[in-house]
Amino acid sequence: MSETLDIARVGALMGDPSRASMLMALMSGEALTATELAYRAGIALPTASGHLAQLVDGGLLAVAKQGRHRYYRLAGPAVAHAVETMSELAIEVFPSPRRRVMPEDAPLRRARTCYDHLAGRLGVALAEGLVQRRVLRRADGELALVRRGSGEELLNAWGIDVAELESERRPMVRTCIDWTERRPHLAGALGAAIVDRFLETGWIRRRRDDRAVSVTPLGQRRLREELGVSV
Amino acid sequence: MSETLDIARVGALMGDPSRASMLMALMSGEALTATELAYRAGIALPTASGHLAQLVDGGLLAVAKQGRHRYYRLAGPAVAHAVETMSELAIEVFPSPRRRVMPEDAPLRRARTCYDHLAGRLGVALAEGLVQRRVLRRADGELALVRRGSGEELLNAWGIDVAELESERRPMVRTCIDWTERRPHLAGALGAAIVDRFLETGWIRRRRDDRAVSVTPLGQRRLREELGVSV
DNA sequence: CGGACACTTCGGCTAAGACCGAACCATGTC
DNA sequence: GACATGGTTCGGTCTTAGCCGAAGTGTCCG
Repeated sequence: MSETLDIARVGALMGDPSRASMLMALMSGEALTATELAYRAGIALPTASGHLAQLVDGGLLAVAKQGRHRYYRLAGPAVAHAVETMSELAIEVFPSPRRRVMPEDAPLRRARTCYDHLAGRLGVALAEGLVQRRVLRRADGELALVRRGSGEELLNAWGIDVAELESERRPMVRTCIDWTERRPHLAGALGAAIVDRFLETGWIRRRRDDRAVSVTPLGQRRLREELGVSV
Repeated sequence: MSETLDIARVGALMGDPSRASMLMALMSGEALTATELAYRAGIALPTASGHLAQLVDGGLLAVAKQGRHRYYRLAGPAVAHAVETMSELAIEVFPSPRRRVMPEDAPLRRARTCYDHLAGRLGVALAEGLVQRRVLRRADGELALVRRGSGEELLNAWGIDVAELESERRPMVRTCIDWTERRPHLAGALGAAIVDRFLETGWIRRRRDDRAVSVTPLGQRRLREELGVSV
């Protein structure tokens, strides 16, 4: 029954405002330096360093040394999922009238990154477009890859090497439920590869200091052509 | 961006061992008294009272006065869902070798209540049996009720008045992902009604001090007959 | 090698909050 | 009304942990 203690430990890690800020900042899926995270959380560097050590020790963050920088990122999809869920609960439990449909949340609801893949209306529409195009299919309540046929061609045409994604250890396709749309969208290795590729080809752009992404005019056009999707 | 602060607040509520114990105790879906919760958490009554006030104030618990007792319960499914998710994360993040497939978790994996409905292998098998029998169908990755035909007859035969469930404000059918089975099972008003009915008719029994339930020999037989399900 | 930069560790301050015993309120019982 | 029972409020203690400045470690650059 010490599972209860572990829940408390994870809860406590998320339960500090400074640490929560850091986790939220990392929800974009980017890896950030200690200095940047300290700035975002509004605390001094030594304080941030302590918090980061706790988060790494508690398994919520992973760190990669790179020269004299240390890049922190979420330790895995389970962490991102838990943060999303807590966020959802927080919204339900502390209904803040001013947050409701505030114009500034609009971009976030429209398109954002959810850890390492696309969410919001764009994420949902993308998943549905891919089902329409027979790249994905729904199976047993989950999304799954259609193994052969034109689907792989489409992805290859986008510059995504499906065969190479196979070699990753993580599952190719995972289903993630969206908290704004309450509908499934695409996660997993493929979801992550698509974000990377969309960024590279300039279909979408990250907004600064935020999880929101914007769809460029080019992206608008190509998504309409390829998937019949307009966001 | 004060959403971050709200996450921290919810996290902090779950982040205390005593409060986490209380939340876990309430995950069975039962309503418990302050005294009982104090005992489960291993703290004195005044301390527990303070924690409970915080949890109610924070919207995680609801309380009902009944004579000189006060019955506390989880405020809603969103709370239960968040606790489940945190539990899942805790297991991933603090891998405890002794907890792994310990014989004593076996009953929990087999059948348990998840807030107000059935989970574990029984929960998943039940959902699948109901799909098989055309009581439910899968739609867009979610479970949904089949409106007419023999499905409603089956439920009525079990003593569940589907029409009456309509009048509840909550959704009839909701889909909940199981953290041990990683497959969807049935929640919502119907899921709750089924637990109630199974308990009344003695198909399942609650285990003391635990979320686990056991399937009685009667339940075994009837479930096999009605749904072709054996657990 | 010396200095700039990124970050961590140390030391000390301070505030928050978990905890309990005792007193207090409310409800039901004799 | 007296008394037991379930709960909350109050007052006080004590630990935990967040916070920062200063000093220390490691890395890159000239």
